[in-house]
This record gives sequence, structure tokens and C-alpha cells, in this order.
Amino acid sequence: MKAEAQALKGHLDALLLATLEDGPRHGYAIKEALRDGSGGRFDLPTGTVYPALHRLAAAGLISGSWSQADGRRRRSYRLTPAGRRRLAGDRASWLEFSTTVTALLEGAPWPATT
Amino acid sequence: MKAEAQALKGHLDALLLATLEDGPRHGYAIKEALRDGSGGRFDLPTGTVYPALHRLAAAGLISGSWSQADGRRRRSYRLTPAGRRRLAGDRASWLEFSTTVTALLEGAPWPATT
DNA sequence: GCGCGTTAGGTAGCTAACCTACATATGGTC
DNA sequence: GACCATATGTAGGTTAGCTACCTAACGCGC
Repeated sequence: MKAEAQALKGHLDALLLATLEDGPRHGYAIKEALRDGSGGRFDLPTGTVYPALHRLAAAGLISGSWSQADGRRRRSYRLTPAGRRRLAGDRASWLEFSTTVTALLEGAPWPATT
Repeated sequence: MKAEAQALKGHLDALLLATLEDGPRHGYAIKEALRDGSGGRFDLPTGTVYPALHRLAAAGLISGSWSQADGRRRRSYRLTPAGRRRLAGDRASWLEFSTTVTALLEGAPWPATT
């Protein structure tokens, strides 16, 4: 098993929602946006991205619609109002979570080891 | 399901190892150190902490030894050299991971939505 | 003595979420 | 024709944290 294979656990939804903030995208473009935006660090397999999008759609956080481009079918997703609210909440959660973890890992003023 | 119930996924090991950096602790004390050190945010159930410690011990990252205190049996854990190396690696991984996620969630200079 | 909260350690089984591996199809390039 | 990039998808496996439970000793209040 790769070391940090599933480090994303629980934070992927927020990233997917964030890619849609500036406007609609189709699945493949979302995958590319995450890959390029992360400097290649988050190059997610399709088996991760598509099911996650379906999950978000089922939860009413994004809405998808089929379209056609160059003979290729595409499913374009856009944020719903609920998705926008969720993204805001996820941002706040991430900030708190990440600062807490960083504090524990770095400064770490642990209570004395009795 | 609680919102951020499993936000820790994949990052718990690093936190557990970090609690042992200043010296040995027993399981319950580790649990308390994480709870108090995180301002109550990471108040992990025993069903999370103990199995995780067993996992780390099986992986040779920590080593445990039984002791007695006030008639209560305790299992004291300490970092092994391998555990110390792993902790260093985990710190680096976390730093890279968290800055990447933060960058994507905040500044987000997404490629244009064509 | 008895109940209860705290300290201390533990397990069985569930579930969420991510990954692997595969399948399908079109368009463009060699 | 072969191959790669684009584009979408699913079936099944793994993993790790969580829920819910158990045992046991200690101290405190009644």
C-alpha cells in the first residue's frame, strides 16, 4: 500500500466543491483542475472522482446536466446553494482541523509525561 | 453521521507518535494528551485509540511494556527508532498535504472554466 | 455496603470512503 | 491500424476509524 494513498479521506468533498466555485465544470475537467492546481499531488483515479461526484449530486450539493462537445458527451456540474453553504462550512472546518493538527505535530506543548 | 467524524483518517498515526516524542506514555494518557492538546477537538473513543496503538506496535513503530500503578495495570509505549523516523516523515507529509489543500481551498487560482 | 464516576485496557462488527482494475466510446495522430 | 488523450462509468476490495459493548480497580458520597 502506498504511504499516503488515502490522506484525502474526508477532505475530498471540499476540494471537489471548490473546483466548481468559479463556474460549472465536467468531471474530467474537475479531475484535471485538482491535478494541475495541486502541482500533480492530487492526481486522482477516475474511480475516486466520479463516484464522489455522484455522491455529492445525490446529496444535493451539486447538480449535473449532460451536454455535448466535439461529439463527446459531458456531464457538467454546478454548485447548488446548499453546495455553496457546505463549501463555506468545509473551509472553516478544514482551517480549524489543520491548524489543530499542525499545532499538535509542531509546537506540541504536551502535558508532562508522568 | 457526524460531519467531520473521520477527518482524522490517515493522520491519526502521526498524532499518536507525536505524543510519545517527549517520553513514554500509556494508552489512556495518550488519549488524554490528544484531547487536552487539541482543546477538546480530538476526544477519541477508546475503540479508536487502542486498536491504533496495537497497529503501531505491530508495525514496530512503538514498543509497549506492562507496568503497575495503584493496582492498575498500564501498558507504556515508547517510540522505536523506526517510529521516530516515521514521525519525521509524517510531519513532512502533513506539511505538504495541508499547505496544498489550504492553497486549493483558499487562493484557488483554478484554470479557467472553459 | 453500595452506587457511581474516573482511570485503565480491551474487542467485535459496522460503515464510509477511497482505490484498483476494468469497461465503454470518440477524436486525433502516427 | 495502433495508440493516446478525452470522457464517463462500475464492481469489488481494503482500511481505518467509530459504535457499542465488556472487565476491573480505585476513590468518594451516602
